[in-house]
Amino acid sequence: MQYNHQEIEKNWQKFWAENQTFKAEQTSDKPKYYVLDMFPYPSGAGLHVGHPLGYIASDIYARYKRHKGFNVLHPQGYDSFGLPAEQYAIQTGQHPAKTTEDNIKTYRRQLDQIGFSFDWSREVRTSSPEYYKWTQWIFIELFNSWYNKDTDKAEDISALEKIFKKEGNTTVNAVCDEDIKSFSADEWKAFSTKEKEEILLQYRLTFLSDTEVNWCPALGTVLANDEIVNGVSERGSHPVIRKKMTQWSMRISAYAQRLLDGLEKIDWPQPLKDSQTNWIGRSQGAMVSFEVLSPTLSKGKGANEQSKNAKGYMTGGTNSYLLLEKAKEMRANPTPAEAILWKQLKGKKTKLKFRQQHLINDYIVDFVCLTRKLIVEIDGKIHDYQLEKDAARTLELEQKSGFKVIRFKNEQVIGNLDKVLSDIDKELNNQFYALKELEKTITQSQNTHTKKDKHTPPTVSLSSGKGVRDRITVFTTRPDTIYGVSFMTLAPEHELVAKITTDAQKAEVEAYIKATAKRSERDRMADVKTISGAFTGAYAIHPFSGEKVQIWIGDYVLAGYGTGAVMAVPCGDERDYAFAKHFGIPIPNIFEGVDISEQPHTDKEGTVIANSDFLSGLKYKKALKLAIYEMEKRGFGYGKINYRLRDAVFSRQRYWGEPFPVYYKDGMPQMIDAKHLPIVLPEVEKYLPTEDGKPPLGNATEWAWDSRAKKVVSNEKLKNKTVYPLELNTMPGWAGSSWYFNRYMDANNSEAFASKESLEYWQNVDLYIGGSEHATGHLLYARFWQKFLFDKGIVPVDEFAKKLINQGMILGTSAFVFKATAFVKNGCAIDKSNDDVIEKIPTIFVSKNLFTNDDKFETVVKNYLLDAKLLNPNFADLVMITKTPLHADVSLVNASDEMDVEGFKNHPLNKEYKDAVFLGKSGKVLSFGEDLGEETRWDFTVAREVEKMSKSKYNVVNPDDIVAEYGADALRLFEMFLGPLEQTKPWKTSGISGVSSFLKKLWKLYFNGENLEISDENATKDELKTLHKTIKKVEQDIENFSFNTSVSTFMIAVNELTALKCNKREILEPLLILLSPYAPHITEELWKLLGHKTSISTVDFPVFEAKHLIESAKNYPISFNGKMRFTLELPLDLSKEEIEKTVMEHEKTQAQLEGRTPKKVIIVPGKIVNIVG
RNA sequence: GCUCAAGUGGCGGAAUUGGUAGACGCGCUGGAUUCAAAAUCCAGUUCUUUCGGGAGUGUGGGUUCGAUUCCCACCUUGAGUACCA
Repeated sequence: MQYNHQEIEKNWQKFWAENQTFKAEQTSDKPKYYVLDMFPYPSGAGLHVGHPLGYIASDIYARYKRHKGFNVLHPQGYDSFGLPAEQYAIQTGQHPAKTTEDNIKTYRRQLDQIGFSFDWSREVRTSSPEYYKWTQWIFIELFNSWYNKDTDKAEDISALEKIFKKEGNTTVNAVCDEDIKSFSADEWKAFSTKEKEEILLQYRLTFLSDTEVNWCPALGTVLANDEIVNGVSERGSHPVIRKKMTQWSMRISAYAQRLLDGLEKIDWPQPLKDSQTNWIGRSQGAMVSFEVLSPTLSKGKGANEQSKNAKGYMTGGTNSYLLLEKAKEMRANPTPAEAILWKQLKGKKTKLKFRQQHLINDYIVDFVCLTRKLIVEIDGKIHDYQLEKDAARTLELEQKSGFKVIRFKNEQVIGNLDKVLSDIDKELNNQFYALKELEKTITQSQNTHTKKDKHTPPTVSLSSGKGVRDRITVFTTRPDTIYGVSFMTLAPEHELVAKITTDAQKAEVEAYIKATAKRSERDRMADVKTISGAFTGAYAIHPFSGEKVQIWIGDYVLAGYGTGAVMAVPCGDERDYAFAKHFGIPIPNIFEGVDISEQPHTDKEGTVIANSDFLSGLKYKKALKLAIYEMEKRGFGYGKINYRLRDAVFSRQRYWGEPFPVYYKDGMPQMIDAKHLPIVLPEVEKYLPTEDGKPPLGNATEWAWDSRAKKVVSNEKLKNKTVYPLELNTMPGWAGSSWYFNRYMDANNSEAFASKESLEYWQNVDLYIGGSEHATGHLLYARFWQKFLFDKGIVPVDEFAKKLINQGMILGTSAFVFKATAFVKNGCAIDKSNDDVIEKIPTIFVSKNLFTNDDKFETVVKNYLLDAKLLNPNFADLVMITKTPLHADVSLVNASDEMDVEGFKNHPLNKEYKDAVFLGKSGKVLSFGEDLGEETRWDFTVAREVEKMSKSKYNVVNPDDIVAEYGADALRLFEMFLGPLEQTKPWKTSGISGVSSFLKKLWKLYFNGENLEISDENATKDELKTLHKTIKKVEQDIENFSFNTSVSTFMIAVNELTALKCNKREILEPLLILLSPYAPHITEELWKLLGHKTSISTVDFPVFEAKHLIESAKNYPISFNGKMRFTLELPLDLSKEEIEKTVMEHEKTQAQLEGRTPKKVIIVPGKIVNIVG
């Protein structure tokens, strides 16, 4: 009987599907094992041979574990939300759901024919409402949670509200927004509902914020950092710009440390762990605050003029320009009460300068004393509307800008002016102490920061008046080098720049800021070498030495990292060193015995600090600790851990994603109750953003929330008081993939995202296989959500995958043909009449074997042209021929790199070359569309090069073709045989004949001609030896994921058994079980032919018995000075002395020694003999 | 620049508690079978050689009786990341 893979494979795939052979049991006495593949995005292109590599590996492991008696969960699904289906919808109008459905069908067909043992009853699709219902549910859970740093876990938001009610927010140690103001329990109770909601939003694990995002205009959406490669979008390479938008964010930064710590307990590849560690970017150091020496401000010029172009200086906000006119007008038309009070204040009754109708942020306040940060407001008739507005205004002025606001009524001013003035005076005094207190608390909080890492204290930035100093806070990882500080550098965007710049330097600084603003972030990043900057003219005071330190600005300091300012230590940092050299700033040396005249000393280990007062003579580590200790003691710095990990933006301006379960009431986001989920994606006319720039969901007509009927209704009903607009953004691609592994455990549960029992039984993924490209995306976000779900008691473990393997990429072998291009050499004076010198020259392709370099190529082409009289010999030297490599479709090329020229010309992609001339392999000219015979059409060779497999390179190999020709078992074996799983390796279809003939040889072992012939006789010693050698190796290999070597082991076994003419059931039955994880179809078939009625898939794995491998003799390698010269068969029970005697007496030994006496003879019994001398 | 991984025949790759380098397969060469081809089978295939042998795992050192394997320096390639203070 012939091995017919097509029939066998089809039959068994049908059998498995019908019998649900691979359905995982929900409860079982067997131990559980969960093998997971990263689920695919079903793209329109379908699978190429690179995609199934990981699936085959995991399938082998899953099947192996079934043989080993495990209850195996091996599911598969689709990450089916995403951009391509939406882009296709924009182009064609076809609903993404339809595109997705079609693509999934293709994927399923392709996967099925490879014979995977997936449990399809648990399939998930992230785009199906039954699934994203639970994605929405998790979002709500995140919204209803905050991160408590004291317990170091996420807790319910109601717990936070309870604390607020009881003691305000001063005792709360939470991960939250940076600019949170403190309030007492009473104040909390007094806040309006909206105010409370606003405050809570600053603590929630998912929150709305105006964030600077990566906006991609071409795609019309925001991209995450990991979706951007080299400043352009990963998908489509469109430019990306920074833009401010109100977006949902995820407070992943709360988990930075735990995400880092968790890496230690999971068995993931080191490079992947490294890249996550890198991404989280923990750096340990200190925050240090430098006082700025008071700038001498220009006299006479009003602050107003400066405020137009210098944000840091003005007391007004961004709209100040427009408001200034309004303020002027109000000054001209004061109310009677205002006029009376101003007269007094102007006359310096209070001894301090007041300003009238002055801009603070976006508010015009009645009177303000900038020195003491006191605002005096006079209110007219109070009605409720005004009251609430005033309260909000007060809150903002007090919390955001640190002013104290006091209010008087018109009547008070007019009726009892003296009382009002004395009240103001009292308040001014209070403010004086309050400001002192503020400074103190800041230094105190700096002290406590080492223990409790609360949010960063704000830079003390009091008014620009005299007497109170500005401070520049910096983050440094090297506080030990603080005595090496010779200047400071601020980012050009730093808020203090405008404020501290002296008049003399103003022009230079402004010019510099202008110049850097022009350069895009990308330019700035690309151009690292150019050193640029400007001196502000201001100085800071070194907190330890008290020396004056120049303050510079420079674009090598990034506004977005740390505090946007650095203390520059030129002797110990490359960039600071280059900057100092360039601008002639002193470079003090604070390292013992190190020469810094040519370059800075950046090493830490073994460095001894010098010229640093109390730090001198200490080693780096000790100095670092002592420096932090001292700065905490003296109150201008504290130890701090900084993370690079930013909160993750969670909104996308897209259609094809999960809708948020969110509506807006009064501008505040409200969660829809979980029992009304899913909120299903609405239908839209167009998938593009709306004309007024809203996301695609803005096109939906049925997209409003009826809070009474609890359902999505038509937008027309928005007029009703109880109907509210729904969120227009959708969730990013990583939302659905951040928890799907939990859903598989109980995929069809409609009551919960998975039942407690299932989660408890399956726990987590035992083996996860997928690509390394998800290192800082999916794999980080998924760990984050898992930890959150763990905190909330929803899942039982806080890491979702115990072991992870990155399968390597399979590269394609591209084929190149070389096209000749002719042109007249530059600068050659050719007579006008000869312009047509090259006109007659056709498109020419040259067979690769005809040339070795460019010169040879040119010669070959010219020779042809001259022969064919297509080139005038007189001009031959004036014409230059260059070669252009072009991709040829790999399906046109055979294993010997010969290309079907006829096929090339008829290829739909090469229409323009129909009339091209081909200079053939044998020197023949295949020209002008003449019909080439079967032989000559292959008379052309191509160059091959290994590249990423991609459609545009015409090097894609479709698994469908391989399966049709060689079978799924051959494909599986071959993909494993290519090389180590984790390695990138090139695909060469020709190699598959090896595994294909292996399968045929295997088949033949069971047959004698047409008939199955199996003997029940006892196996011989040699046969048992081969079998057990194979069992041992294959088992080891699978456990080590070394699948490539087990394929060779199978080949060796079959070769040996063929040589032994073995047809014993005792050998051939276990052999099938060993092979069945790799080649499930052929083994099922032979298993059945051997008389078994049930599937081979759960039969016990053969047990290795060492006794079959015991040998009595060893073929010893005899080496001289370590080089093996000959071998000698000796019994294994020989003693060292006996071995030495036998070896020394051997004639070949004597020949090697040539009469010398060996100095030493090393004998390792059972291993080797080495003779030295 | 930094971090990580990897360098072995014509090609994919094998061999590590340090012990016969090149398993297995592709390709190639020769042979058998065939009218012929495919398929199949057999033999050979690291380089070099005066056919005794000699050299050889990116380069140069080191440790060792013995190094593809361990250590140091360098070179090359690939991946990730970046004015991260």
